[in-house]
Amino acid sequence: MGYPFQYIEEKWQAFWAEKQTYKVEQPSDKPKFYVLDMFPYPSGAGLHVGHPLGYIASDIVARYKRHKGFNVLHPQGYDSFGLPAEQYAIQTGQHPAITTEANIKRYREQLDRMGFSFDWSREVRTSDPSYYRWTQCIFSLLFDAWYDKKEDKARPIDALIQHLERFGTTDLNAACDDDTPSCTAADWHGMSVEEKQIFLLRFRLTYLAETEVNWCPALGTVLANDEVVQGVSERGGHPVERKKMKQWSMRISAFADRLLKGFDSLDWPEPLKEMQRNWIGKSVGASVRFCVENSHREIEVFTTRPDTLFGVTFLTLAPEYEWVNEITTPSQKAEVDAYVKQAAQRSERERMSEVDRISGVFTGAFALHPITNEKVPIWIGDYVLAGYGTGAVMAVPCGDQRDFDFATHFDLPIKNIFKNVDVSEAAHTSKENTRIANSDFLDGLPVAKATQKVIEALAKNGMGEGATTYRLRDAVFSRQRYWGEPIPVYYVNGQPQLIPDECLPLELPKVSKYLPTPDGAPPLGNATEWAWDTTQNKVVSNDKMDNKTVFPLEKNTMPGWAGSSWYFNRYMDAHNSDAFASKEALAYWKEVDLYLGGSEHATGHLLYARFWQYFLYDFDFVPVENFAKKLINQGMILGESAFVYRIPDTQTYLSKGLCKGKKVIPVHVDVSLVSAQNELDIEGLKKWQPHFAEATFKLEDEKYIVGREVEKMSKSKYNVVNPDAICDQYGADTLRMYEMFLGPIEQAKPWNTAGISGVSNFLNKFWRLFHNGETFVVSDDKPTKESLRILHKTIAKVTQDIEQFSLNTSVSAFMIATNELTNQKCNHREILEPLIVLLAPFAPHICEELWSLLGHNESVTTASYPVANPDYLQDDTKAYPISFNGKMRFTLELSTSLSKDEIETAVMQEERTQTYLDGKTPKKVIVVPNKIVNIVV
RNA sequence: GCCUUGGUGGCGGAAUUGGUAGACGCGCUGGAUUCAAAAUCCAGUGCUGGCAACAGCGUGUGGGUUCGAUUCCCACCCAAGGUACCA
Repeated sequence: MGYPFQYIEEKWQAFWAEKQTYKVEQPSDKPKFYVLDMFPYPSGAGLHVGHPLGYIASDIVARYKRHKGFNVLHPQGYDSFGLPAEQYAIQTGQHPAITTEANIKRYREQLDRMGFSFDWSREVRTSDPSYYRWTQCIFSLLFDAWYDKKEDKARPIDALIQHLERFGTTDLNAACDDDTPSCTAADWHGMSVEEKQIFLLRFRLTYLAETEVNWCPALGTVLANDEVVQGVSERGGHPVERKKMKQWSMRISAFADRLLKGFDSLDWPEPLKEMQRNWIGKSVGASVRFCVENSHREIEVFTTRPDTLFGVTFLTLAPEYEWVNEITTPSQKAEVDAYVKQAAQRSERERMSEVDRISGVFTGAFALHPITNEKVPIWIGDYVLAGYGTGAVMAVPCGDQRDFDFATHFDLPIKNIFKNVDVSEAAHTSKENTRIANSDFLDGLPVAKATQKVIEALAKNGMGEGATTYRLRDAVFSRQRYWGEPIPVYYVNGQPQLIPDECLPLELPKVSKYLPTPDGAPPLGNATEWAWDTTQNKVVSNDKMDNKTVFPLEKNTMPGWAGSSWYFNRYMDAHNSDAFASKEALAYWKEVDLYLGGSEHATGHLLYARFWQYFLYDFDFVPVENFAKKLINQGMILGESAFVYRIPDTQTYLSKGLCKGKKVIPVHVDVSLVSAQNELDIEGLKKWQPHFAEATFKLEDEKYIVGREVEKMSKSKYNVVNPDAICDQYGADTLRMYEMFLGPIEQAKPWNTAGISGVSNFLNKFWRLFHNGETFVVSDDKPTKESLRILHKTIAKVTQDIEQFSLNTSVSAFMIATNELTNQKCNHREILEPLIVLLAPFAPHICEELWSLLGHNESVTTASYPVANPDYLQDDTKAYPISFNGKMRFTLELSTSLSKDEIETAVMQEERTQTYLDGKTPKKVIVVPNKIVNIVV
């Protein structure tokens, strides 16, 4: 008989809810600890066993920290704006808010069954107007801000205006789009209001600009760079094309360097930092200008290897390069036009799949080398990207493999500028142990030194300077969708104006359809009430629109990452209606101490959230620069899909063992129809999907054996395991511990329900420690020394494991302890009481029950964590130094029950000792079994 | 191609960072209990040979350092994730 987990779990979940056991208040005289999970998008499919993995781990830490005397903030909420609810709305006409509400309800039920210690009084939902009001407010703050590179921080736009009024752009170093505009103070004063607005828009941290965006026709929206994976949309895998559109953007590029440097103080996983570094893509080098012969034009290139400047034998421009036409000679014109046209037609995808193909065309024009003044031909090639650097490169075939390949293909000269290096077969790209040759004043210099000298020389003749470029682009912030935060902006004469703060939230309007309008406007274009009345400061009907006081509102909405870029601050003071969180709450909780979530958010959410936090910090809205001190990426739990094998064009399915050498089509079947021994329930299958009813199954040993494959858990692969089913069968405590037991938290691992019986057995055994048959019995007698040793060993191990986040091994430690105590027939209160507290973070329900059976009236949550007594931890062995012939020194680890003399005698008398001590042989020795363990030099 | 992480029994995974490899769990084998089954308990279980004591081999492969290597160094192979004509 197992312990009555069902009764116990229901009882204590109700108790916690009623007593608000996990509600947290601030301030408090306890030290604070903030442990947070990345909040989920509540999808219609509900939770599968993979979702709670991180929640269980963070819950264990939260409960552990409470026992340790911390005031623990452990909240949960929902990232509830998102595509699926909108697509469901398009199909059914049901408002996404209704779908979302229903999904949240289901999520909550599932989460509650697992006994999490969330403080639900602080729940947030990004789609709730009382929440997105502040998302809109932060948008407005970003709009009214610019980035001062001199002070390296974001500042109010008023400060910029003041500067412009007094000095114009003189002495201004601000983040801006490509070419920083310049004006004098007089110019500024001469501008009309509208001109000033247009001018300022180029500095704002959120700005409206004609940008080349990733347009996904299938989804009918633009996507941020991180939402495009290998040329197709991350969601749905639809093709994505480049398109120019007027869009809101966030000037994240202004923060590139700080995002890069900020890692130093962050305890985040190295691979994740690396991903963000790659994404930001900082390259240090120089920008160099080449004059075009017989033209006033200059071609500016960016290079990371200015030291190879004397190896330049041609320039290459991207096909989209701005004034290709202008410099092309008449004789080359036809060829260039054809090439440019053809390159434009090649999709992003084609270009990527044909990376090996070399193509290009000569423009007929020549540029002049900025130092030698030699003529170098100007080519066009599609290996040069318009979007990176300047869209032009100086080609150094001897030092860059792509330049080398291009030169070889078109028979262009290759000049070797490396000392003692052969470049006849391939380019020499290494910087180490490389000396420059054939390069005038650089001859004989190593790379670093040559780089420095060239930059100096270029600066002197005005043809270049040191430069840094980033791969990180500004983040497009407009989405042509309904189910997102409205952008709090209206337009006067085409110029964006902010909705006043006190009028927020700007709530989503009702629409008749969730699709774009026939003329291509976003779904909000369907709203009949979507105009802003500046006299009443409220949303009014579109037909009131005139050109004086009522203006059109922005129809785009914000992207998914807007609401998730600051939510961790909202939990600190979730119901504040005067600010996104009070100064006091922010000052108390500061930042997340432990953040758990998947690594798939590395270049999206986590980068944007860091950016917004830096911004809020610059404006003194938050007290810390980094929002999460420590971050852990939990690995995905994978499903084990099951397959049956169909012979093509038949309804015959072969058992796995019969498939060898035959052509078969694997078909997913529901994993719940398959036994642990991979045997298929054929009758069940026929009921599951009718088309299997007439199928024939070829068996082996009278069984149909399915094939197995580990894949991501997904409804369409029929490999989803529902945590509710596990809770029904084994209980939540077992599920919690089993998920931890499965392996290291960071690692991806397949789910296998079969193994859960081990954990289930353990909890039953643990229960039986307190029970004699059906009755609860504990002894108040003094426990044996051995029992105490077991207890304290376990306390030390489990504590250390939680601190190091090695939760799988701590589950093992509990199992070992329980087995040992069972063998000892130990049922002593002095042992079992601390053990309950130790186990409570992992299996809270059973521990609450046992704790109350022991006579405690308070929740076990209030108990303080046991501390290991070192007296019980001492090892049986001790180290003694021993010398031999005055030359060699050994350390003997041996039983403390032997005296030093006894040991020395034992060593000397041991027959093998001479061999060990003659200097050449192993020092590890067992003189007396289990006593003398080791000899080390 | 580059970057990152990893490779240990039939399986999931341990190993105090250089000291008896395989903890703990699953599975498997045998036994107890049972009319029988489930559940539970006990014993065994890296591989090869042997009735056995025991011997040999074993942490992706090949070298190296060391008295001693899963652990450190070099080269390679494989897998997963990220990323890409990024100049």
